[in-house]
Amino acid sequence: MKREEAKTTTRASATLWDRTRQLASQEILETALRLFTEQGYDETTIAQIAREAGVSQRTLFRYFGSKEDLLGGDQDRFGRVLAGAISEQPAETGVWDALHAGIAAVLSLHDNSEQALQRFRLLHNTASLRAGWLEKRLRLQEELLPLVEARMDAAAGAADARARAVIATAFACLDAASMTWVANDGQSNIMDLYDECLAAVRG
Amino acid sequence: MKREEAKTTTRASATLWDRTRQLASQEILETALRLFTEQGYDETTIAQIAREAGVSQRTLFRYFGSKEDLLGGDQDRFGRVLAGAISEQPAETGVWDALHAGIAAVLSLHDNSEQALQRFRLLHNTASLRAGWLEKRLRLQEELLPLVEARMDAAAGAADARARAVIATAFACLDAASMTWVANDGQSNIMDLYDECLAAVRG
DNA sequence: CGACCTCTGGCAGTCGCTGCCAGGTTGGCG
DNA sequence: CGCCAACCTGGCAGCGACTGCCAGAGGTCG
Repeated sequence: MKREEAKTTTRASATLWDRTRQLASQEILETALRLFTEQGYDETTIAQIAREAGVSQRTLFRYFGSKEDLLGGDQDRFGRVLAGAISEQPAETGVWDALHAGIAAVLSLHDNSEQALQRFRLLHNTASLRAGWLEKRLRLQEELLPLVEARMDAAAGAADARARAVIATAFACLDAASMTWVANDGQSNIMDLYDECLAAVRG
Repeated sequence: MKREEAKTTTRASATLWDRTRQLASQEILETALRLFTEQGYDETTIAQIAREAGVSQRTLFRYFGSKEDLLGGDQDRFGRVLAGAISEQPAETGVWDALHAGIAAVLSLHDNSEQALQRFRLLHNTASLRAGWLEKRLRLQEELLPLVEARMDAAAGAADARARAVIATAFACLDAASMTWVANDGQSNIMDLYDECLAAVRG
């Protein structure tokens, strides 16, 4: 928060600090992902990642606040993209269409890469990871609340509850879709699955 | 699994072992709940609970496998009740009505007590607890899959995904309902809120 | 009563994570 | 160039949840 006042807007990262930082961060992340997929999340210790990445545990925790962040660190970005895409929709767009657009925007961030499948597989197969993931997403849902609420008719009393239910339902369908997507080894199209799930729910 | 072959069906629990067990378990649970509500979940250590309950940490972990289980231990029972209520519904009952009945059955287990509100409040306000709670519930959802799938028309291809979406949506509405129920200090009726949320989702 | 089984407590150790403190590197300045 | 300040790193000690192990106290039953 001190150096930012300068001209650090350029991505070239003038200072050496930033360059080494990014390099170390990348090295840690790649090592972690490799070990996770090789031997599983729970079976991989922070000590091992740090050792093989050539940094101390202390430094690793400085870059990534927790073990979960090594896999779910991008979640914040996804949240921002989602919120952005939703709020960019014209005001007359309905809730469901807006959510559809938002989810499509998020998925377009990483659909082709094989790496996404690996991460998803890890996520769906590791209980301890799912827990943290769901928790973070719940916070995201809360942030989305005002955005969604604005697009719903404020008819009944519990507008909060209804908006929450709508958001959670959208994510529920996305979950179901991504789960079968993983089960199919990434063959099918997530967005189509999402639409199908939503159709099944909304009759 | 050894002593059960005898006549332990009686709730009087013949042996002294069982009586002391139950007593200790109860003591631990009450202490934990008291401390949690007094000073918060994260601020309460296992050591403190064990000390004030008059047992060793080792014994505490033998009764409750984890810290979370001190609050969410009943979840398995809820799951069983839910599954039971759903499968007891007549075959021609639709999915949504069956789920409605199941949720009603679960809620009727503890709606009057003030203790339920305390637990819910703790759950909704403690991130680390929510994570574990959601994870366990996800497993419950998976168990409910065949029950729900049987009540859906097996039309399209991804029957799995659609059933999952329906279950998750029901829970999403229950979440939204219980959240506003907590926010209202237990004034409103959860089941009514659930219906309203579901209506908002299903249009 | 004595053999047997169960339950208990304590100890050591793992793993994720944090605070603190001594370094070494880098950047900016005179 | 020299020097100070800012920054980053590694290591250590420590906490809290959790587990395996082992000795011992207590109930149970022939």
